[in-house]
Amino acid sequence: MHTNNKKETTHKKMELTKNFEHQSAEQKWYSHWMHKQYFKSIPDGREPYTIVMPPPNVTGVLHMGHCLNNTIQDILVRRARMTGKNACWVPGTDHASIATEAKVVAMLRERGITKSSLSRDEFLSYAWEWKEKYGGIILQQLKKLGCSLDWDRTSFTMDKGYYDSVIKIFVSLYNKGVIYRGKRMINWDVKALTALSDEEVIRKETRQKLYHLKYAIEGTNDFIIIATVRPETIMGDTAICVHPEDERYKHLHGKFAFVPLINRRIPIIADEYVTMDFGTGALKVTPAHDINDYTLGQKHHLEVVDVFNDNGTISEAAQIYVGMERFEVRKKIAIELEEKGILLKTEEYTSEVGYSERTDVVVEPRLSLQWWLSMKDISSPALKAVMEEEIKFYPSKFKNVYRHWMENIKDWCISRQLWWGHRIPAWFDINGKFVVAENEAAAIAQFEIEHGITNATLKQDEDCLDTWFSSWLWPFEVFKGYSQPKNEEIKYYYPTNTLVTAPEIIFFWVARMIMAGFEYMDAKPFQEVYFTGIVRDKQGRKMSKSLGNSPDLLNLIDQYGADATRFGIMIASPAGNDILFDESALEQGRNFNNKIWNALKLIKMWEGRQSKDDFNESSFAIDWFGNRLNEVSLEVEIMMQQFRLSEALKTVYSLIWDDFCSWYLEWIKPGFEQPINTSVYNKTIGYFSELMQLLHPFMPFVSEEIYHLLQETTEDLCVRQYKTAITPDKTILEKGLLLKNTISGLRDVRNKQQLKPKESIRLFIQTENKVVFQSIESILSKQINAILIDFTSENVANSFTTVIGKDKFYVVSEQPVDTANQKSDLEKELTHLKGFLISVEKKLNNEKFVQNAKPEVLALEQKKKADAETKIKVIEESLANLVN
RNA sequence: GGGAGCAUAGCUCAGCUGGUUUAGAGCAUCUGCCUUACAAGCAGAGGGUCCGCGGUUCGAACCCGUGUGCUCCCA
Repeated sequence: MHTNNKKETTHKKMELTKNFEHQSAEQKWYSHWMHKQYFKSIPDGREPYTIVMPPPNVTGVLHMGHCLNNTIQDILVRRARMTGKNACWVPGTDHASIATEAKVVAMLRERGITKSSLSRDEFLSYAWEWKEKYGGIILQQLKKLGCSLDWDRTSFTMDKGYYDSVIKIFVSLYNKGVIYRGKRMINWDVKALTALSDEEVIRKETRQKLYHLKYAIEGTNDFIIIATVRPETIMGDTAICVHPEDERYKHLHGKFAFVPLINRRIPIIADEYVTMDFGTGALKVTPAHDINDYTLGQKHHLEVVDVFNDNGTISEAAQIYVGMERFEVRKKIAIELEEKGILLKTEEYTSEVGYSERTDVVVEPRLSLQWWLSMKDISSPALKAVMEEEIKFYPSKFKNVYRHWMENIKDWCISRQLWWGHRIPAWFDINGKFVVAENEAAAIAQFEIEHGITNATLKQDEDCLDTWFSSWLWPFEVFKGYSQPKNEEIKYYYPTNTLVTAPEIIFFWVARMIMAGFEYMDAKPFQEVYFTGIVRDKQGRKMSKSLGNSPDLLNLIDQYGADATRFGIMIASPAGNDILFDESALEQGRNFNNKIWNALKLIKMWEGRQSKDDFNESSFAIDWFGNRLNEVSLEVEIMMQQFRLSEALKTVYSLIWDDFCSWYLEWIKPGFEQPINTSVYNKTIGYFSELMQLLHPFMPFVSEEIYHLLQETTEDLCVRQYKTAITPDKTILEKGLLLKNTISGLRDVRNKQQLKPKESIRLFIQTENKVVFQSIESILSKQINAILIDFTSENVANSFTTVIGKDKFYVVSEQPVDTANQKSDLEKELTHLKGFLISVEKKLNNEKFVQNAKPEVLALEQKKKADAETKIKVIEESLANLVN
């Protein structure tokens, strides 16, 4: 290895490392960008481009879903920043009431403290302490990924101002009459001791047993047999129901039966709700513990017997097994029933059971007094906006999902029996009279107005609000749009541009933000919603903590680099489709970094080796690549508008690797230790810079690093503005394609002739486009190692003949010509072309085709025919010559 | 039970208004190369019943129907 040291010293230049070293580059550039305040946005004369980040749980750590989500947002934001927009990306976290409270409770338990031993204030001070200490780690992790967020705007759903806005909105909705208290069937989490919304219940296929039980019929020795998966609830039975048309049970309508073990007398009723062919066709009705039974109970005026306590143990009302845990009772009662001959049989049965999203315990349907938000009125503008595409969904298939939910919307249970969150602003006196007001003083005053009692002693509701009741304000309250109406920022940034989120929270969050936007800002919260896919592992399983199939992201970033991680996750994620995460994609990203790095090394070698010599031989390469760059820039622009990010990245990847590295650089590359023309060199630096600019939104670190190594500059790629791409020259692009095809075809000939790279050839071209080939001749000879290229009008003896497109090439070398091989190749090609010609002719001979097809289609088919005929003729001639 | 979506090369996916070649890309595979930026590389190649069946059409991977398999959402 001998390098020219003299040049190194005269040309202030660093020794470039073997491979791209991501660690140092990432650190260096992120702090540089921060220092320059490139991510900071202040309203100005430019058009804004705003994204509010879906706030992760304050206790969260970065996982694959966040990584995908935030990479997409960063790509959009960085591109906007480079196209003249004032880009503003707002970070923040969600207080995530139930998840955080569960973590705090667990932390306290480890320290030997139970929640019940603490006052509300004591508990909350522990929770805040925890939040300050561990909260927001995820935001630091996003910096590692390169996210260009405006950190000065970091918000939290329980910030003072935000908290007050949530309370004010509760009060205003209450005063409008859409918030009410009601006893309803809710989903009860027996571990967290709180109500859950329907969306917080996860249904899972669960293997259970179906128990067949005998209920004695009053005044007879007869029995009716019911099938149930929940024998522990029989003490809550208040009826037996059969289908009115069911012949087996018609004689029992209006009779009574007895609940086993406790012998409560219950009616036998008939209702079409019952499925005749499920179980025995007879259903036990337990209105307190099943939503359908509850409805049935109301219809038939049945008694409600609640046999559970809050924590899932059996209540006094059950009479037996009092205080025991529900699943324990299921086992025990089954044994007792069997011993007493009441249990006839059990069968295996699989059905869906609801589990709490947060604590993973089986959810208990339960009657409970909760706060509700009536959804009918508030949801209709939100439905309309999406249906009429005032807000656009990408991919649009989610419109259907959205419509279905919105059209069947139910009232929202907004209270949670938790302390960590926004405390419900309702005040009660000892008699249960209450008022809703922003604070205690206002409540006392209000109490006098509503109930005529002065200076009442009031106690605030213990519960807090569902987390989503605060996050639905996110797009405007991060700009204080509600607390400081019509302020400069909200006027400038709202409505925001794009929401990037997972389809699983379309109801939790997206729909409700749209409602809140119209309700409180009188305008949609965003122009468009891009739904990402769900990240799955290689086997297609959803990534989850319990499966342990979620890789450690920080590790991956460490190992492959942030750019490679971003590449790996983006390259396989078409809009709205799930993405199968495979580490080999990150490897591909790392290799790509390295490829770019090596291109830089090659060009840097030329830096000190320039000349003013004539550069005619490179002029075609320069023309061609400039046009390719324009062509791809336009393509990428369109793809970005349609959110085809994965495709856009692929296109840029291929432009850099194939067109720039494999073709362009090889075409302009001077011979060993030969100088390069200065203007070719400068053009190349310019192209490389533009390539880095195209790549920057996807892979910000490597592109910025290379950009600065290419040339001395004070400008940063991060804020460099894209220039407008011009329409490329088609003729030049076609010529480039011809050149590429010719080179590949002739390299194939060399391979087949087993020619070593160093063995040169002589090439004779038989063509009607001599002028075209002359203009690319010098590149061609370099690429196929030809010492001579000439044109001919007839067969060349002792040559290997090949046909590429419509032209014929004779390759003369030292190697003996393998005629058989050559012949079979040509014959194969001929068969293919003849088959193709037949299919084209079939169309053209079809009168109906000629009559009905559009003129341009017809012309195309005629051209296809003519081309195929020419090619066939050329191949047939070659074959004829071979025989000789 | 109701609704939505998907099925194209070994894998992951493009194929946008039915006609641009008897279907394209990346990864993987095979062959040959340690060629002077890069072996994490270069050059080249092979690989398809477009899930089955039926229909509409001059023409279907694409539209319609139906069957099968898978995924998701809701009850």
